[in-house]
Amino acid sequence: MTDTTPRQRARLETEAQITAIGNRMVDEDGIEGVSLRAIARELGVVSSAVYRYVRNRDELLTILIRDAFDQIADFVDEALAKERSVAVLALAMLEWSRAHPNRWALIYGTPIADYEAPREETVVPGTRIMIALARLVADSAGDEGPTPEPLPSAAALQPLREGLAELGLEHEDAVIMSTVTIWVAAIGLINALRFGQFGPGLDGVEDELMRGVISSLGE
Amino acid sequence: MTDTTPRQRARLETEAQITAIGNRMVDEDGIEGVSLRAIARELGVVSSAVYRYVRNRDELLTILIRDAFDQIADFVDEALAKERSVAVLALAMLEWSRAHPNRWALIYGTPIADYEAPREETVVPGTRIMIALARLVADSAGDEGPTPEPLPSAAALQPLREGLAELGLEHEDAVIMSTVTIWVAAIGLINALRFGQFGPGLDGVEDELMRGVISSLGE
DNA sequence: GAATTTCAGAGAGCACCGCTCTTGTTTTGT
DNA sequence: ACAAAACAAGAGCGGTGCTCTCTGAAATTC
Repeated sequence: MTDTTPRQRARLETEAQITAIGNRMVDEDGIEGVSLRAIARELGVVSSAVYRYVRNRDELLTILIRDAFDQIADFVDEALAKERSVAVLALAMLEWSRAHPNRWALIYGTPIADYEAPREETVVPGTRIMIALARLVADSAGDEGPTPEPLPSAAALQPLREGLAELGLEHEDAVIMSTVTIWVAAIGLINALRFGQFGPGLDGVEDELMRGVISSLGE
Repeated sequence: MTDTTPRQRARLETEAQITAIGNRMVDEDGIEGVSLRAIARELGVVSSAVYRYVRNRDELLTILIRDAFDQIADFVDEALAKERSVAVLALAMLEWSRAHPNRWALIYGTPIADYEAPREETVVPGTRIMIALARLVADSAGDEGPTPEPLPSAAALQPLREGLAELGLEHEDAVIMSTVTIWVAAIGLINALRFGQFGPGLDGVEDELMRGVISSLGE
Protein backbone atom coordinates (compact mmCIF):
# COMPACT_ATOMS: atom_id res chain seq x y z
CA MET A 1 0.00 0.00 0.00
CA THR A 2 1.33 3.36 -0.91
CA ASP A 3 0.48 5.91 1.71
CA THR A 4 0.10 8.59 -0.92
CA THR A 5 -3.23 10.25 -0.99
CA PRO A 6 -5.13 10.65 -4.26
CA ARG A 7 -4.44 14.34 -4.08
CA GLN A 8 -0.70 13.79 -3.85
CA ARG A 9 -0.76 11.44 -6.79
CA ALA A 10 -2.80 13.91 -8.80
CA ARG A 11 -0.29 16.61 -7.99
CA LEU A 12 2.66 14.58 -9.22
CA GLU A 13 0.72 13.71 -12.33
CA THR A 14 -0.11 17.34 -13.02
CA GLU A 15 3.46 18.45 -12.40
CA ALA A 16 4.69 15.84 -14.87
CA GLN A 17 2.12 16.98 -17.41
CA ILE A 18 3.19 20.58 -17.05
CA THR A 19 6.86 19.85 -17.70
CA ALA A 20 5.95 17.55 -20.59
CA ILE A 21 3.82 20.23 -22.20
CA GLY A 22 6.55 22.76 -21.51
CA ASN A 23 9.15 20.60 -23.21
CA ARG A 24 6.86 20.15 -26.19
CA MET A 25 6.31 23.88 -26.42
CA VAL A 26 10.06 24.48 -26.40
CA ASP A 27 10.48 21.96 -29.20
CA GLU A 28 7.73 23.53 -31.26
CA ASP A 29 8.19 27.25 -30.75
CA GLY A 30 11.31 27.79 -28.70
CA ILE A 31 11.45 29.30 -25.29
CA GLU A 32 9.20 32.17 -26.33
CA GLY A 33 6.47 29.65 -27.04
CA VAL A 34 6.32 28.47 -23.44
CA SER A 35 3.21 30.10 -22.01
CA LEU A 36 1.66 29.31 -18.67
CA ARG A 37 -1.72 30.41 -19.97
CA ALA A 38 -1.46 28.03 -22.90
CA ILE A 39 -0.46 25.22 -20.58
CA ALA A 40 -3.48 25.96 -18.41
CA ARG A 41 -5.68 25.89 -21.48
CA GLU A 42 -4.26 22.54 -22.47
CA LEU A 43 -4.81 21.16 -18.99
CA GLY A 44 -8.43 22.28 -19.21
CA VAL A 45 -7.98 24.57 -16.27
CA VAL A 46 -8.20 28.28 -15.66
CA SER A 47 -4.97 30.24 -16.03
CA SER A 48 -4.46 31.09 -12.39
CA ALA A 49 -4.66 27.43 -11.42
CA VAL A 50 -1.24 26.50 -12.79
CA TYR A 51 0.34 28.78 -10.23
CA ARG A 52 -0.56 26.09 -7.69
CA TYR A 53 2.07 23.90 -9.35
CA VAL A 54 4.66 26.35 -10.53
CA ARG A 55 5.67 29.48 -8.69
CA ASN A 56 6.11 31.44 -11.90
CA ARG A 57 7.30 31.07 -15.46
CA ASP A 58 10.96 31.25 -14.46
CA GLU A 59 10.62 28.24 -12.22
CA LEU A 60 9.27 26.21 -15.11
CA LEU A 61 12.14 27.39 -17.28
CA THR A 62 14.62 26.22 -14.69
CA ILE A 63 13.05 22.77 -14.77
CA LEU A 64 13.20 22.64 -18.55
CA ILE A 65 16.81 23.82 -18.58
CA ARG A 66 17.89 21.24 -16.01
CA ASP A 67 16.10 18.55 -17.99
CA ALA A 68 17.79 19.56 -21.22
CA PHE A 69 21.24 19.54 -19.63
CA ASP A 70 20.65 16.08 -18.26
CA GLN A 71 19.27 14.77 -21.53
CA ILE A 72 22.21 15.85 -23.65
CA ALA A 73 24.68 14.68 -21.02
CA ASP A 74 22.99 11.28 -20.89
CA PHE A 75 23.11 11.10 -24.67
CA VAL A 76 26.80 11.94 -24.74
CA ASP A 77 27.54 9.43 -21.99
CA GLU A 78 25.85 6.70 -23.98
CA ALA A 79 27.95 7.50 -27.02
CA LEU A 80 31.14 7.57 -24.97
CA ALA A 81 30.28 4.19 -23.48
CA LYS A 82 30.85 2.71 -26.93
CA GLU A 83 33.99 4.62 -27.78
CA ARG A 84 35.82 7.15 -25.68
CA SER A 85 37.16 9.94 -27.85
CA VAL A 86 36.86 13.66 -28.25
CA ALA A 87 35.40 13.25 -31.71
CA VAL A 88 32.65 10.97 -30.42
CA LEU A 89 31.79 13.46 -27.71
CA ALA A 90 31.59 16.36 -30.13
CA LEU A 91 29.62 14.40 -32.70
CA ALA A 92 27.15 13.27 -30.06
CA MET A 93 26.56 16.84 -28.99
CA LEU A 94 26.08 17.81 -32.60
CA GLU A 95 23.62 14.99 -33.19
CA TRP A 96 21.59 15.89 -30.12
CA SER A 97 21.49 19.52 -31.18
CA ARG A 98 20.09 18.43 -34.53
CA ALA A 99 17.36 16.40 -32.85
CA HIS A 100 16.46 19.11 -30.33
CA PRO A 101 17.51 22.45 -31.77
CA ASN A 102 15.34 24.55 -29.49
CA ARG A 103 16.47 22.72 -26.37
CA TRP A 104 20.04 23.27 -27.53
CA ALA A 105 19.37 26.99 -27.86
CA LEU A 106 17.82 26.93 -24.41
CA ILE A 107 21.04 25.77 -22.76
CA TYR A 108 23.82 26.99 -25.04
CA GLY A 109 22.25 30.03 -26.68
CA THR A 110 21.58 33.52 -25.45
CA PRO A 111 20.55 33.58 -21.80
CA ILE A 112 16.89 34.34 -21.29
CA ALA A 113 16.23 38.01 -20.56
CA ASP A 114 15.43 38.83 -16.95
CA TYR A 115 16.10 35.25 -15.96
CA GLU A 116 19.03 33.96 -14.00
CA ALA A 117 19.36 30.23 -13.66
CA PRO A 118 19.82 29.28 -10.02
CA ARG A 119 23.34 27.88 -10.00
CA GLU A 120 22.62 25.23 -7.40
CA GLU A 121 19.98 23.79 -9.72
CA THR A 122 21.86 23.87 -12.98
CA VAL A 123 25.60 23.81 -12.37
CA VAL A 124 25.90 20.08 -11.85
CA PRO A 125 23.94 18.92 -14.89
CA GLY A 126 25.31 21.83 -16.89
CA THR A 127 28.93 20.85 -16.43
CA ARG A 128 28.73 17.08 -16.92
CA ILE A 129 29.84 17.09 -20.54
CA MET A 130 32.66 19.54 -20.04
CA ILE A 131 33.97 17.43 -17.18
CA ALA A 132 33.85 14.36 -19.38
CA LEU A 133 35.79 16.26 -22.03
CA ALA A 134 38.43 17.32 -19.54
CA ARG A 135 38.88 13.70 -18.49
CA LEU A 136 39.26 12.62 -22.10
CA VAL A 137 41.84 15.29 -22.77
CA ALA A 138 43.74 14.42 -19.61
CA ASP A 139 43.76 10.72 -20.48
CA SER A 140 45.19 11.30 -23.94
CA ALA A 141 47.58 13.99 -22.78
CA GLY A 142 50.44 11.60 -22.19
CA ASP A 143 50.23 10.18 -25.69
CA GLU A 144 51.95 13.05 -27.36
CA GLY A 145 54.31 14.31 -24.72
CA PRO A 146 54.25 17.77 -23.21
CA THR A 147 52.60 20.45 -25.29
CA PRO A 148 55.08 22.71 -27.03
CA GLU A 149 52.62 25.57 -27.34
CA PRO A 150 53.01 28.64 -25.15
CA LEU A 151 50.42 28.55 -22.39
CA PRO A 152 48.67 31.60 -21.08
CA SER A 153 49.88 32.65 -17.72
CA ALA A 154 48.72 30.56 -14.82
CA ALA A 155 46.79 33.54 -13.52
CA ALA A 156 44.47 33.50 -16.52
CA LEU A 157 43.48 29.92 -15.86
CA GLN A 158 43.07 30.42 -12.14
CA PRO A 159 39.29 31.04 -12.17
CA LEU A 160 38.71 27.97 -14.31
CA ARG A 161 40.94 25.90 -12.05
CA GLU A 162 38.86 27.02 -9.10
CA GLY A 163 35.65 26.13 -10.90
CA LEU A 164 36.95 22.64 -11.53
CA ALA A 165 38.13 22.34 -7.95
CA GLU A 166 34.59 23.03 -6.71
CA LEU A 167 33.49 20.03 -8.73
CA GLY A 168 36.30 17.96 -7.25
CA LEU A 169 38.59 17.96 -10.26
CA GLU A 170 42.20 18.89 -10.77
CA HIS A 171 43.98 19.15 -14.07
CA GLU A 172 47.21 20.53 -15.43
CA ASP A 173 47.15 23.90 -17.11
CA ALA A 174 47.84 22.34 -20.50
CA VAL A 175 44.82 20.07 -20.10
CA ILE A 176 42.59 22.94 -19.04
CA MET A 177 43.68 25.08 -21.96
CA SER A 178 43.20 22.28 -24.43
CA THR A 179 39.80 21.44 -22.98
CA VAL A 180 38.64 25.03 -23.22
CA THR A 181 39.80 25.31 -26.80
CA ILE A 182 38.06 22.16 -27.91
CA TRP A 183 34.96 23.07 -25.96
CA VAL A 184 34.51 26.54 -27.40
CA ALA A 185 35.27 25.31 -30.92
CA ALA A 186 32.71 22.50 -30.68
CA ILE A 187 30.03 24.68 -29.13
CA GLY A 188 30.85 27.44 -31.56
CA LEU A 189 30.49 25.18 -34.56
CA ILE A 190 27.22 23.72 -33.35
CA ASN A 191 25.84 27.17 -32.64
CA ALA A 192 26.92 28.38 -36.05
CA LEU A 193 25.17 25.43 -37.67
CA ARG A 194 22.03 25.58 -35.55
CA PHE A 195 21.70 29.32 -35.81
CA GLY A 196 22.30 29.37 -39.54
CA GLN A 197 25.35 31.60 -39.44
CA PHE A 198 27.01 29.80 -42.32
CA GLY A 199 23.98 30.09 -44.53
CA PRO A 200 21.90 27.24 -45.89
CA GLY A 201 23.05 24.05 -47.56
CA LEU A 202 25.22 22.61 -44.81
CA ASP A 203 22.73 20.02 -43.64
CA GLY A 204 24.52 17.08 -45.15
CA VAL A 205 28.05 17.97 -44.12
CA GLU A 206 27.72 18.83 -40.46
CA ASP A 207 29.46 15.75 -39.14
CA GLU A 208 32.31 16.10 -41.57
CA LEU A 209 32.83 19.71 -40.60
CA MET A 210 32.92 18.76 -36.95
CA ARG A 211 35.46 16.05 -37.65
CA GLY A 212 37.55 18.56 -39.55
CA VAL A 213 37.49 21.09 -36.74
CA ILE A 214 38.29 18.52 -34.07
CA SER A 215 41.11 16.98 -36.04
CA SER A 216 42.64 20.37 -36.80
CA LEU A 217 42.71 20.88 -33.04
CA GLY A 218 45.02 17.91 -32.82
CA GLU A 219 42.75 15.35 -31.24
CA MET B 1 18.35 74.93 -51.40
CA THR B 2 17.32 71.46 -50.44
CA ASP B 3 14.10 70.52 -52.10
CA THR B 4 13.06 68.43 -49.17
CA THR B 5 9.79 69.36 -47.60
CA PRO B 6 9.48 69.89 -43.87
CA ARG B 7 7.44 66.73 -43.68
CA GLN B 8 10.23 64.71 -45.30
CA ARG B 9 12.79 66.13 -42.92
CA ALA B 10 10.58 65.40 -39.95
CA ARG B 11 10.17 61.85 -41.15
CA LEU B 12 13.91 61.25 -41.40
CA GLU B 13 14.36 62.77 -37.97
CA THR B 14 11.69 60.53 -36.48
CA GLU B 15 13.12 57.43 -38.15
CA ALA B 16 16.54 58.22 -36.73
CA GLN B 17 15.03 58.72 -33.29
CA ILE B 18 13.28 55.38 -33.47
CA THR B 19 16.43 53.45 -34.31
CA ALA B 20 18.38 55.36 -31.67
CA ILE B 21 15.83 54.52 -29.01
CA GLY B 22 15.74 50.94 -30.26
CA ASN B 23 19.50 50.62 -29.95
CA ARG B 24 19.38 52.06 -26.46
CA MET B 25 16.67 49.60 -25.50
CA VAL B 26 18.75 46.70 -26.78
CA ASP B 27 21.70 47.90 -24.74
CA GLU B 28 19.62 48.26 -21.61
CA ASP B 29 17.31 45.25 -21.69
CA GLY B 30 18.27 43.10 -24.63
CA ILE B 31 16.11 42.36 -27.59
CA GLU B 32 13.12 41.55 -25.39
CA GLY B 33 13.23 45.10 -24.12
CA VAL B 34 12.58 46.58 -27.54
CA SER B 35 8.93 47.59 -27.47
CA LEU B 36 7.18 49.65 -30.09
CA ARG B 37 4.69 50.87 -27.51
CA ALA B 38 7.50 52.06 -25.25
CA ILE B 39 9.13 53.81 -28.19
CA ALA B 40 5.85 55.52 -28.97
CA ARG B 41 5.56 56.60 -25.36
CA GLU B 42 9.05 58.03 -25.46
CA LEU B 43 8.29 59.90 -28.67
CA GLY B 44 5.23 61.36 -26.98
CA VAL B 45 2.97 59.79 -29.50
CA VAL B 46 0.19 57.24 -29.44
CA SER B 47 1.21 53.64 -30.02
CA SER B 48 -0.35 53.19 -33.40
CA ALA B 49 1.52 56.18 -34.76
CA VAL B 50 4.90 54.47 -34.89
CA TYR B 51 3.53 52.09 -37.48
CA ARG B 52 3.73 55.01 -39.88
CA TYR B 53 7.51 54.69 -39.64
CA VAL B 54 8.09 51.01 -39.14
CA ARG B 55 6.03 48.29 -40.74
CA ASN B 56 6.26 46.11 -37.63
CA ARG B 57 8.61 45.12 -34.86
CA ASP B 58 10.55 42.73 -37.07
CA GLU B 59 11.46 45.50 -39.47
CA LEU B 60 12.95 47.49 -36.61
CA LEU B 61 14.88 44.43 -35.48
CA THR B 62 16.34 44.06 -38.96
CA ILE B 63 17.57 47.64 -38.82
CA LEU B 64 19.15 47.09 -35.41
CA ILE B 65 20.79 43.86 -36.53
CA ARG B 66 22.25 45.42 -39.65
CA ASP B 67 23.55 48.32 -37.57
CA ALA B 68 25.20 46.02 -35.08
CA PHE B 69 26.91 43.99 -37.80
CA ASP B 70 28.29 47.14 -39.33
CA GLN B 71 29.42 48.55 -36.02
CA ILE B 72 31.45 45.52 -34.98
CA ALA B 73 32.89 45.14 -38.48
CA ASP B 74 33.96 48.78 -38.48
CA PHE B 75 35.52 48.31 -35.08
CA VAL B 76 37.46 45.26 -36.23
CA ASP B 77 38.58 47.02 -39.39
CA GLU B 78 39.98 49.87 -37.34
CA ALA B 79 41.95 47.47 -35.19
CA LEU B 80 43.26 45.61 -38.22
CA ALA B 81 44.38 48.89 -39.79
CA LYS B 82 46.98 49.13 -37.03
CA GLU B 83 48.11 45.53 -37.11
CA ARG B 84 46.91 42.75 -39.35
CA SER B 85 46.74 39.49 -37.41
CA VAL B 86 44.26 36.87 -36.40
CA ALA B 87 44.80 37.63 -32.73
CA VAL B 88 44.03 41.31 -33.25
CA LEU B 89 40.82 40.42 -35.08
CA ALA B 90 39.67 38.05 -32.36
CA LEU B 91 40.59 40.43 -29.55
CA ALA B 92 38.76 43.27 -31.26
CA MET B 93 35.61 41.17 -31.51
CA LEU B 94 35.97 40.24 -27.86
CA GLU B 95 36.43 43.86 -26.85
CA TRP B 96 33.38 44.97 -28.80
CA SER B 97 31.31 42.18 -27.26
CA ARG B 98 32.31 43.45 -23.83
CA ALA B 99 31.24 46.98 -24.68
CA HIS B 100 27.95 45.91 -26.27
CA PRO B 101 26.96 42.55 -24.83
CA ASN B 102 23.32 42.75 -25.85
CA ARG B 103 24.13 43.80 -29.39
CA TRP B 104 26.57 40.91 -29.54
CA ALA B 105 23.81 38.53 -28.47
CA LEU B 106 21.56 40.08 -31.07
CA ILE B 107 23.83 39.06 -33.94
CA TYR B 108 25.72 36.01 -32.67
CA GLY B 109 23.29 34.56 -30.15
CA THR B 110 20.11 32.59 -30.53
CA PRO B 111 18.06 33.73 -33.51
CA ILE B 112 14.93 35.63 -32.54
CA ALA B 113 11.84 33.44 -32.44
CA ASP B 114 9.46 33.85 -35.35
CA TYR B 115 11.89 36.19 -37.02
CA GLU B 116 13.95 35.52 -40.07
CA ALA B 117 16.49 38.13 -41.05
CA PRO B 118 16.09 39.05 -44.70
CA ARG B 119 19.33 37.79 -46.20
CA GLU B 120 19.63 40.60 -48.72
CA GLU B 121 19.69 43.07 -45.84
CA THR B 122 22.06 41.30 -43.51
CA VAL B 123 24.38 38.99 -45.45
CA VAL B 124 26.83 41.64 -46.59
CA PRO B 125 27.39 43.37 -43.23
CA GLY B 126 27.12 40.02 -41.47
CA THR B 127 29.98 38.44 -43.36
CA ARG B 128 32.49 41.28 -43.38
CA ILE B 129 34.55 40.04 -40.43
CA MET B 130 34.64 36.45 -41.58
CA ILE B 131 35.84 37.55 -44.99
CA ALA B 132 38.58 39.60 -43.36
CA LEU B 133 39.58 36.55 -41.34
CA ALA B 134 39.73 34.36 -44.45
CA ARG B 135 42.02 36.92 -46.10
CA LEU B 136 44.29 36.96 -43.07
CA VAL B 137 44.48 33.19 -43.01
CA ALA B 138 45.17 33.04 -46.74
CA ASP B 139 47.92 35.64 -46.47
CA SER B 140 49.74 33.79 -43.73
CA ALA B 141 49.14 30.37 -45.28
CA GLY B 142 52.39 30.38 -47.20
CA ASP B 143 54.43 31.04 -44.08
CA GLU B 144 54.31 27.54 -42.76
CA GLY B 145 54.10 25.45 -45.87
CA PRO B 146 51.23 23.13 -46.74
CA THR B 147 49.13 21.94 -43.86
CA PRO B 148 49.91 18.39 -42.80
CA GLU B 149 46.48 17.81 -41.27
CA PRO B 150 43.95 15.62 -43.01
CA LEU B 151 41.31 17.80 -44.59
CA PRO B 152 37.66 16.91 -44.72
CA SER B 153 36.57 15.79 -48.11
CA ALA B 154 36.12 18.53 -50.65
CA ALA B 155 32.42 17.76 -50.71
CA ALA B 156 31.98 18.88 -47.13
CA LEU B 157 33.45 22.27 -47.87
CA GLN B 158 31.50 22.71 -51.09
CA PRO B 159 28.61 24.72 -49.57
CA LEU B 160 31.02 27.06 -47.84
CA ARG B 161 33.02 27.46 -51.02
CA GLU B 162 29.84 28.41 -52.83
CA GLY B 163 28.96 30.92 -50.14
CA LEU B 164 32.33 32.57 -50.52
CA ALA B 165 32.00 32.52 -54.29
CA GLU B 166 28.76 34.49 -54.05
CA LEU B 167 30.73 37.16 -52.23
CA GLY B 168 33.42 37.09 -54.89
CA LEU B 169 36.04 35.13 -52.95
CA GLU B 170 38.00 32.00 -53.70
CA HIS B 171 40.21 30.18 -51.25
CA GLU B 172 41.94 26.84 -50.96
CA ASP B 173 40.29 24.14 -48.91
CA ALA B 174 43.01 24.35 -46.26
CA VAL B 175 42.36 28.07 -45.87
CA ILE B 176 38.61 27.57 -45.62
CA MET B 177 38.98 24.84 -43.02
CA SER B 178 41.41 26.87 -40.96
CA THR B 179 39.18 29.94 -41.18
CA VAL B 180 36.14 28.00 -40.03
CA THR B 181 38.03 26.52 -37.11
CA ILE B 182 39.35 29.85 -35.90
CA TRP B 183 35.99 31.48 -36.46
CA VAL B 184 33.95 28.99 -34.44
CA ALA B 185 36.53 28.91 -31.66
CA ALA B 186 36.60 32.70 -31.36
CA ILE B 187 32.83 33.07 -31.51
CA GLY B 188 32.44 30.12 -29.18
CA LEU B 189 34.78 31.61 -26.60
CA ILE B 190 33.13 35.01 -26.73
CA ASN B 191 29.70 33.47 -26.39
CA ALA B 192 30.85 31.38 -23.46
CA LEU B 193 32.23 34.47 -21.76
CA ARG B 194 29.30 36.75 -22.56
CA PHE B 195 26.70 34.14 -21.67
CA GLY B 196 28.42 33.18 -18.45
CA GLN B 197 28.92 29.53 -19.33
CA PHE B 198 32.27 29.35 -17.55
CA GLY B 199 30.88 30.82 -14.37
CA PRO B 200 31.86 34.10 -12.79
CA GLY B 201 35.30 35.48 -12.10
CA LEU B 202 36.70 35.52 -15.63
CA ASP B 203 36.33 39.24 -16.18
CA GLY B 204 40.00 40.02 -15.87
CA VAL B 205 41.36 37.19 -17.95
CA GLU B 206 39.25 37.29 -21.08
CA ASP B 207 41.95 38.62 -23.38
CA GLU B 208 44.49 36.15 -22.13
CA LEU B 209 42.10 33.26 -22.68
CA MET B 210 41.46 34.43 -26.23
CA ARG B 211 45.18 34.68 -26.90
CA GLY B 212 45.60 31.17 -25.53
CA VAL B 213 42.88 29.74 -27.73
CA ILE B 214 44.13 31.50 -30.85
CA SER B 215 47.71 30.51 -30.27
CA SER B 216 46.79 26.89 -29.64
CA LEU B 217 45.13 27.00 -33.06
CA GLY B 218 48.51 27.74 -34.54
CA GLU B 219 48.10 31.36 -35.53
C1' DG C 1 -5.50 80.18 -55.44
C1' DA C 2 -8.65 76.43 -54.83
C1' DA C 3 -9.49 71.56 -54.92
C1' DT C 4 -7.69 67.18 -54.09
C1' DT C 5 -4.77 63.80 -52.62
C1' DT C 6 -1.49 62.26 -49.18
C1' DC C 7 -0.01 61.50 -44.73
C1' DA C 8 0.74 61.95 -39.51
C1' DG C 9 -1.46 61.11 -35.54
C1' DA C 10 -5.43 59.88 -32.25
C1' DG C 11 -8.35 56.56 -30.30
C1' DA C 12 -10.76 52.39 -29.75
C1' DG C 13 -10.38 47.63 -29.93
C1' DC C 14 -8.69 42.56 -30.42
C1' DA C 15 -6.04 38.79 -28.76
C1' DC C 16 -2.36 37.52 -26.24
C1' DC C 17 0.90 37.46 -22.04
C1' DG C 18 2.42 37.00 -16.57
C1' DC C 19 0.69 37.47 -12.31
C1' DT C 20 -2.38 38.58 -7.99
C1' DC C 21 -6.35 38.48 -5.07
C1' DT C 22 -10.71 36.91 -3.48
C1' DT C 23 -14.23 33.49 -3.21
C1' DG C 24 -16.12 29.07 -2.98
C1' DT C 25 -15.35 23.86 -2.84
C1' DT C 26 -13.14 19.55 -1.93
C1' DT C 27 -9.87 16.68 0.28
C1' DT C 28 -7.03 15.91 4.18
C1' DG C 29 -5.49 15.11 9.06
C1' DT C 30 -7.02 15.39 13.81
C1' DA D 1 -17.42 15.60 13.08
C1' DC D 2 -14.55 19.52 12.40
C1' DA D 3 -10.78 22.52 11.46
C1' DA D 4 -7.01 23.06 8.28
C1' DA D 5 -4.97 22.73 4.05
C1' DA D 6 -5.08 22.40 -0.86
C1' DC D 7 -7.30 23.43 -5.12
C1' DA D 8 -9.85 25.68 -8.74
C1' DA D 9 -12.54 29.57 -10.56
C1' DG D 10 -13.16 34.26 -11.79
C1' DA D 11 -12.21 38.96 -12.03
C1' DG D 12 -8.78 42.20 -12.64
C1' DC D 13 -4.16 44.91 -13.51
C1' DG D 14 -0.74 46.25 -16.60
C1' DG D 15 1.87 45.00 -20.37
C1' DT D 16 2.66 43.48 -25.52
C1' DG D 17 1.93 43.69 -31.08
C1' DC D 18 -1.11 45.03 -34.36
C1' DT D 19 -5.47 46.75 -37.06
C1' DC D 20 -9.13 49.85 -38.21
C1' DT D 21 -11.47 54.13 -38.52
C1' DC D 22 -11.50 58.92 -38.25
C1' DT D 23 -9.73 63.82 -38.14
C1' DG D 24 -6.84 67.51 -39.31
C1' DA D 25 -2.94 69.33 -41.56
C1' DA D 26 0.43 69.43 -45.20
C1' DA D 27 1.73 68.73 -49.95
C1' DT D 28 0.51 68.30 -54.68
C1' DT D 29 -2.26 69.10 -58.65
C1' DC D 30 -5.04 71.74 -61.51
